[in-house]
Amino acid sequence: MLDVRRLRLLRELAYRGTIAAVAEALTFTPSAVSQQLAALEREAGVALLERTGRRVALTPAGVALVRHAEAVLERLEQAAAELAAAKGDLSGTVRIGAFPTATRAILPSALAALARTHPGLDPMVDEVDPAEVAPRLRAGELDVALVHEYDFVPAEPDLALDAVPLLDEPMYLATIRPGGGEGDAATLLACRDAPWIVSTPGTLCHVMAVRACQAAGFSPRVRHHIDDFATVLAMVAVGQGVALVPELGAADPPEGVTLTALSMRRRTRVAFRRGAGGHPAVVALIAALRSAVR
Amino acid sequence: MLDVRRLRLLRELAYRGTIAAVAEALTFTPSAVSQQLAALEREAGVALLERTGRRVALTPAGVALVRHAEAVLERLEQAAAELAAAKGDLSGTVRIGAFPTATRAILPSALAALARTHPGLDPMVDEVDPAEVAPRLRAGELDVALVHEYDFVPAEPDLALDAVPLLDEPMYLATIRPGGGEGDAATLLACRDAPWIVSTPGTLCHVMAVRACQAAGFSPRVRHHIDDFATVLAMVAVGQGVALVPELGAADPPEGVTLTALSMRRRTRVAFRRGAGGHPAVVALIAALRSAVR
DNA sequence: CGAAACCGTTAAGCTGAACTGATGCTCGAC
DNA sequence: GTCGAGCATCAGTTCAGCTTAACGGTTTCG
Repeated sequence: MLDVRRLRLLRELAYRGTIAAVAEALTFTPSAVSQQLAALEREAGVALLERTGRRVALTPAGVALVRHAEAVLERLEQAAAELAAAKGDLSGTVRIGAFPTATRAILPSALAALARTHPGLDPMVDEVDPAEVAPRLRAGELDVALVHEYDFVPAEPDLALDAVPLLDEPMYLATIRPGGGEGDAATLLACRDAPWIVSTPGTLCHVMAVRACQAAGFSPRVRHHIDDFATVLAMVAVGQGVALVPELGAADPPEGVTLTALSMRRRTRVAFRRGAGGHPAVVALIAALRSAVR
Repeated sequence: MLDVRRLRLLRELAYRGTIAAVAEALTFTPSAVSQQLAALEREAGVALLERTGRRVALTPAGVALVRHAEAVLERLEQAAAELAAAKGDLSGTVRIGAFPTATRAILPSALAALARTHPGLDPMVDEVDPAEVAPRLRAGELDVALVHEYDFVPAEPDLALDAVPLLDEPMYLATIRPGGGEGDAATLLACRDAPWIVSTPGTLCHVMAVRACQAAGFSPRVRHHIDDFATVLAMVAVGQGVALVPELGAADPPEGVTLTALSMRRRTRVAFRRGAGGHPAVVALIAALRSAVR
């Protein structure tokens, strides 16, 4: 019988591409991963990996096997969820991954609600880079994660993960002067010569800001890299530049800041391992999150 | 993550009812099975087994988990089948279980055909009691098995197994005198006072004969217990009694034996682990069997 | 073009999970 | 009551699988 632990390694390899990365993700040494994958190949009787240069790639048989692994792991996740539901009292730890804005804007009241409805549940929050969310969910280091996607920056679908929508909010352009023009492009274009305040390079928010400006026909002249939207708005208020902020980050804008609603939106979703959607802790947390965003 | 090896033990427990039987089926000691199931329960966090007297029974949570185990094992079987198909050359051992009549009547030409179409395949035949077929298929000791069911003795469906029809043949009443009457009941009733030759108690064929007579309104007076249909017909020919034989066992009846066709039938099917239907060796063997029964 | 960094594999040694065998307990049958 | 069947527990042992260390090949960079 095929070993599911080994299939899990193969699946992770499909996502990451190198044995070293798989090892790091699942906290093994590359040696262990290599040995286990070799054992899987022996057991399978077919080549699953192709050694190309100093890297490895999956053969067609390997890709096909990953699909089966995906299905098996999903079903095991379902089984675990059902067991947790049968348990009744719903205690234990839920590990939550979230991007900074969500941690600040959504999680406090969501966790308060969760503590009221399920006092036995023990939530652990981890502020985690959006790019790291998917691997850490798959690896089981996180149970639930808040992720967002912008127009211009669609999230790529992950076969191992599932998600439900949580929030769909408009983006605002923050300036100190009323913005001009009709439509997003015109509104943004009015700021083409202003200094911009955007998020740290490498983040989704950074990509979003740059792409939005490019779609309007210009490249933003970046002055500051700031991730916290409250700080961003404070900077805008003192004339340090203009910025794009989501509604969630635009509560209580400082005096003097003008917020111009755009048609582009940011969607926040709750992601979890496929099959875990029925887990009572996941259900409870999603309900708490929904109540927190009204 | 739930351990699939342990889930397999739980599934087997669902079929067999006692830990000792599971241990015997999978060639462990009862101690090992007990320890592993205890570990599974610990891992699940819910009671899966209920100690009732000196036996164990599955709790509802246990039953639910077995369903998931069933699905996972099926998918793993599919994966193995696909790997075997990807392998191409189709070599290795196929373990075939068969009841005696089939071994004699079907398998020789089927194996000859298989040797022609797939010389690399190495079939191993095991004459096995029909009651043992399902457990041994599940345990992986057999890959394919020939099973039959009669009217009056329907096979109970097994969630872990799948089967395709192979043969649907009429039953015959073997006598030395032309049988009288219209319909099965009348035909059988004409022999109510004759001595009967039936199969060994405990076999399906035995149950079939007794039930058929009971359905006709009488209990057969059994004189001989003989399993081989050729021998049975020889005994009928010398006046030792009457018997019910399937068409497959009634080829070349001895001089003096009258065969009266009945409307009751025997269906032979090819069984295999659910998910293994796509395994090239299974596909090849089924094709060979079909060619052997014309 | 050489060096360094990176990646994957292999060999050797060690740890812990899991199996066996022995023992004890409980329940049910005779 | 006694015996046997069945499950749990404990101690001992074995082996799969991990880590560490060392090696060979490939890519990149100075």
